[in-house]
Amino acid sequence: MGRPPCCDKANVKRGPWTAEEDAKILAYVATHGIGNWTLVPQKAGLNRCGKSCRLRWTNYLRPDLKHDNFTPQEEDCILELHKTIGSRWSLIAKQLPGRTDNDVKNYWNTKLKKKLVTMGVDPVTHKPFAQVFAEYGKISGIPIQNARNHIQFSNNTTEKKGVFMESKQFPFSNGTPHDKFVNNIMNDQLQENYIWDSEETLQTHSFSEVPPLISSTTSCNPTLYSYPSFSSVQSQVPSSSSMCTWNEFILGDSFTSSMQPVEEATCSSAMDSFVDTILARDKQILMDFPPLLDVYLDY
DNA sequence: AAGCAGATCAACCGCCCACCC
DNA sequence: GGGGTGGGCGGTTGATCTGCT
Repeated sequence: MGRPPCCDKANVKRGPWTAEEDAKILAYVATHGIGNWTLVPQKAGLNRCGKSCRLRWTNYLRPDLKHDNFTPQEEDCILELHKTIGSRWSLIAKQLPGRTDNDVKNYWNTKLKKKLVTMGVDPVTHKPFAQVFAEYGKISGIPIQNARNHIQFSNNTTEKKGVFMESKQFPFSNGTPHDKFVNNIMNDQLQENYIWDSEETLQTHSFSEVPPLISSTTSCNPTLYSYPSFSSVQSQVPSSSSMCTWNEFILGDSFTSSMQPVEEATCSSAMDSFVDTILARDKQILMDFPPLLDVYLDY
């Protein structure tokens, strides 16, 4: 049995708050202070869910809130804290006086995440995309060198070292301009960071180093560092002239292609290999440690 | 000027956890 | 100890705004 609803949702008002409703909450809090929010609608004369009242107060009406734009220092603080603790918005917001978790979350989702992508940095791991791909290849057992078998060299032999693959779509696109933009960056990162060295071995390029962190004097509590300014990094984003598809890159691997026919494979083959590797490792552990065979493992 | 697409952000949803009885 | 409840939290939605064609 699930938890009963906190209010009768069919009979409470929803949607944007009016100035009158705001005034009622402010008047109630001024008189009674913050207490049991489930009783607030009734006592304040509001036809709203108590939870909704609490949210309106904490995210908008609180007198200590800032409503102006985020400063560069606050931006640095969010970036560094997100890098350290992830999407713990309430913890991050606590380091930013006058900001709520909702503010920080919205700012991250609408601005900072896109900035990082534009800089070629994965907003989840805060590592360059190329490094993420390289590490993913290691985890899934995909030797990057094998991709070479399916790479077509340009007729121009002078391009042997450098740009070498033929185009164009990173597989996660649904066709929107934004996705195309991201895909271009993805493809450019692949192109920029996997080049043939003199032994014709595909290697990760030096881009796998995170842009050097610089000291920051933000108002953030922890000792923090900041990313280089967005404008300074933006110029490093390579131009769009990708030469190899990500599908080809994945499908070209002998490990994955041995598991299913190449023509039937999709990008999920890489995921399969990742899962299969884990399952195979588990089986090996169970073989090595027979007592564990008594343990029921539910996948 | 109108229509459209993308960006923004307030508000909601549902899960989780601590607290209380 | 356990069930009920309130509040906190992160993820998502949708209305509105903005800029472009």
